[in-house]
Amino acid sequence: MEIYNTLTKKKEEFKPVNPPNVGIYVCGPTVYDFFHIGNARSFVMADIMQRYLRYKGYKVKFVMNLTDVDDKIIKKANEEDVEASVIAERFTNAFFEDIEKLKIKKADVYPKATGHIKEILELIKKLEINGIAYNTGGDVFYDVHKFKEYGKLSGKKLDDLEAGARVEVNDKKHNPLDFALWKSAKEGEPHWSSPWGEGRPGWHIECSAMSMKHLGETFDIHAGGHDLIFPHHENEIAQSEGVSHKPFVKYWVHFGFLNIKNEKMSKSLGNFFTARDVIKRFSAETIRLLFSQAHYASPLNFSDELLTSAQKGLEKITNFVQTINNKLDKAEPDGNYPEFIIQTYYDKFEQAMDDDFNSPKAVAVIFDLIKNVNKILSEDEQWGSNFYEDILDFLNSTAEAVLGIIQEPVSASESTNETVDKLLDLLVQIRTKAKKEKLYEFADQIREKLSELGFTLVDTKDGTEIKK
RNA sequence: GGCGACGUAGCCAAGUGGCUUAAGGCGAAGGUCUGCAAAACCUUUAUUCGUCGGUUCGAAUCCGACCGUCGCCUCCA
Repeated sequence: MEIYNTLTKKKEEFKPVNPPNVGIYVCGPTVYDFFHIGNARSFVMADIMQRYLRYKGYKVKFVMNLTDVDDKIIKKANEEDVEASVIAERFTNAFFEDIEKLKIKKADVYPKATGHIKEILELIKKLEINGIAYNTGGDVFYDVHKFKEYGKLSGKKLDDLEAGARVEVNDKKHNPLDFALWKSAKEGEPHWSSPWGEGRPGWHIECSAMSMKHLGETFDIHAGGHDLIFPHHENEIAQSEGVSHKPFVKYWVHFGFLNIKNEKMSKSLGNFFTARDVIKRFSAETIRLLFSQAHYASPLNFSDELLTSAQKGLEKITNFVQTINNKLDKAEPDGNYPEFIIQTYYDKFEQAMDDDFNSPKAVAVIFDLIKNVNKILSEDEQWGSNFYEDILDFLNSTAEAVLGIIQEPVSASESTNETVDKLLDLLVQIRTKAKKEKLYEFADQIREKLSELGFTLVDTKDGTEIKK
């Protein structure tokens, strides 16, 4: 398979450092607030990537960090007059609640910055020994001029950066582009002791420390939003390679923004919806289908109109799954098999996903299958159960296991009980009789009232079906 | 100012030199089925890929100019 690598600016054959193991590190949230639906896009697409790599048989170690010490957390803590850890814990919990609702698989490790102070200090010490970091009165900075390859990820040149520097002036820095590895403690901030005095880590160093600790000095995939390319990921490379003198990451993957009216959704612009609010109105599957229908690296406009359109698409999938399940219930094990080769759909699905996780194409394969199978079903012939099983197996291993877009049928025990089922059956029987006697108004009334209660009656050739 | 990305039907979106006289989803129009619905099926919905030039036997796909949109260069997924 091929993956587009930001570092080389082209698609490259994916060759893990140590197959079949694959190490993935994704920049996770700073836990100072609920994450918005734009953040959710990155998390969902990273989830689909790791699910697909597992589908391919790789042994994936998926690491997502939680930044739990940072200016914004401290600011909020001071506003509420609580410890920073209180804020961090609150939004860490919220983060886990929200990703679960989005059907995002748990990472193997969720390292926290505050849990890796020792590793962070080790790294800074080594950078200091290598002459790359300098200490000015308790603040330690990275000297970007000491790393020859600085700018290789973002394609920026130091001269250009300096020319357009909008970085705030800081007398302590040798160069405006130097960045903080360690910040000396200020009043009302969490702090740890270090060789340079009390302080806290800079933002970039935690990711170098935690990714190398959990995945080694060179690992396979490092992913994050497009806005992290510079300076965050650029700095991570400088820090990590400045110590290890080895390539830090083989494949850099960056997610396109979720836009609102063509503008990047962001907290600072204020044009955002929290993921939790969107999940209240649309299902995880709808959101995941919407994201899957665009390539992960392209910008995607977000609107209710698009969500509704995805919801309609999802209904098509859900109806189909229900139809196949109903057919399977009535099918004979040794029935006929239609002229249909399921393998071609697996092949096409894999071809699509192998091409830099082309999920829109993969989704198209799934819709193609639905259309073609529906066509076969409309021929009104009975097929053997292995046909329906093949279809369900395909959907489970692709649409669900990789993309996560198959809705769980509401289990009978949750929504109803046996008595309700019997009463429903009774009503359906009465309605069927009414229909036979052409009492259509009465029959429609039953259908309407039940629909209001959440039960949809559908008349088919084989009788009336109840959808809950 | 520097660097970069993008512009495909009413909307979203694949396709990056011949397999495509452009996938898939949503929407719209007509039809089949049905007592009616719903679902499903069939047909129609871009001779054309921002504009203008160029390269090529051949371009949405390569090159150039122009127009437009967005992003990064400060925290941001």
